[in-house]
Amino acid sequence: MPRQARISRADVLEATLAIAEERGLAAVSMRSVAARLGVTPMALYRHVRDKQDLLDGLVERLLAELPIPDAGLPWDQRLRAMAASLRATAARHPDVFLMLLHRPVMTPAARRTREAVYDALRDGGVSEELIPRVERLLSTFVIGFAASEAGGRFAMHDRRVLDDDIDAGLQAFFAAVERLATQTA
Amino acid sequence: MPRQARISRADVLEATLAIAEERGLAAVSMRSVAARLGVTPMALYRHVRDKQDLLDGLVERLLAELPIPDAGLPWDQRLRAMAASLRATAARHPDVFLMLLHRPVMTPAARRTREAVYDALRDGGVSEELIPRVERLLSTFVIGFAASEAGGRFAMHDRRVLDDDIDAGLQAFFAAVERLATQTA
DNA sequence: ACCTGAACACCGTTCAAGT
DNA sequence: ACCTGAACACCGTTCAAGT
Repeated sequence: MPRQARISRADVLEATLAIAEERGLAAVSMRSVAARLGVTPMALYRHVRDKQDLLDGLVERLLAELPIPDAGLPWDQRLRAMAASLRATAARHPDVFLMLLHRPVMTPAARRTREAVYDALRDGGVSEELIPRVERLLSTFVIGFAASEAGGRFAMHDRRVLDDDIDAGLQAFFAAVERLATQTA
Repeated sequence: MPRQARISRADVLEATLAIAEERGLAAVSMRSVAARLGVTPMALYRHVRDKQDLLDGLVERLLAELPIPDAGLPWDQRLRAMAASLRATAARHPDVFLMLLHRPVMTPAARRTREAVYDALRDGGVSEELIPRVERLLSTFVIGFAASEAGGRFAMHDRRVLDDDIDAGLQAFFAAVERLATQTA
C-alpha cells in the first residue's frame, strides 16, 4: 500500500530557493534542505537524483519565472525587456544565476526563452539562416553582462553607468541587425 | 631562530593547479593540496588566507599567463588575438575560468590585460571618454563567450561554428568602433 | 618562524531496514 | 512506496603545542 508522499520535488526546490535567498547558495546542502522540510537527508533522493540535480532544478525554476514580453511590442523593445528581466533575476539570485554558465541548460524554459528571441529577430528582419547565430551572440552578451554584475565584476561602477552600458551595447546590436536586414532585403 | 620554509605560496598554487588539471576543480581541497606537498592541511594557512584566497590565486595565475599581443600589430588584430587567447585558456581550464565571473578580479594581471585593450581601442580611434565603456562591452562579450564554451552552453555546436560566431561578433564590434571613430573625427 | 595533532562542526551518498 | 538510521569517506578551520 503506497504511503502518502509527504514532500514533492516542487517542495524540495522551494525549500532550496528559500535557503539560497536567506543564507546564500553556500548554505544549501542536502542536509539543510532536508532539515527545513522536517525530513532526513536521504528522503530527498526520491525527488532529486543528487545535489547537482537539485541545483539544476533551481536554475530551471528561475528561468521558468522569466517573463516573456508581449508579442505586440516592437521587436527591439521586446529584446530590451528580456535583457532587463535577466539582469533583475541576476540581481535577485546572483549565485544561482552564475550557475547558468556552469553547465548546459536545455530545459523547456530555456527553449521558450530562446524562441522568443528568435521571433524578435525574425521581426527585426534577420534572415532565417542567420537567426541562430545572432541569437547566440546576443544572449552571450546579455547573459555575460548580467553574470558580470552578479559576480561583482562591475561592483565599482554605479548602477546608472551599467544601465547606460547595456543600452549602448543593445543599440550597437540593433544597428548591426538593421544593416543585416537591409543588405538582405 | 627561523626555520627554513619548506613550501612557498607559489608551490601551493602550483600544486593546486596540478590537482585541478589532473582531477578537476572539485578535487581541490586544502587537504588534497597539502597531501600533494607532503604537509599537513594547516601548513597551507601560512601561505593562503583561506580556501577562497587559494582559488583567487589560481585565477590570478591564469590571467598572468595570458599573452599580450605585440603592440606593432593592427589594433583589431590585437583584439582578435586576445579573444583567441582567452578562449584557449577557458578550454584548458574550464572550471577555473568560470571563477572569473564569480567575484571581482582586480589584480595586476587583470589591469595589464585591460590596459592592452584600452591601447588597442585608442589606436582604433575610440575617444578617450568612451574607451572604458567600449572595453567593458567588448570584454563582457568575449569573456561571456569563453565562459559559455567552458561551461558547455555551446556543447551541441561544432568548433567551426563557434569560431565563426566569435568572428562575426568581433566583426560587428569593429564596424561599430569604426562608425564611432569617424563620427567623432 | 614554521609546522603539527587533535578536535569541531560540518559535507554527499550508499545500504539495509522499517512501516 | 516512502522514509529512516547508521555508517563511510570526506570537508574547512581553530587552537594549543612542538621544534
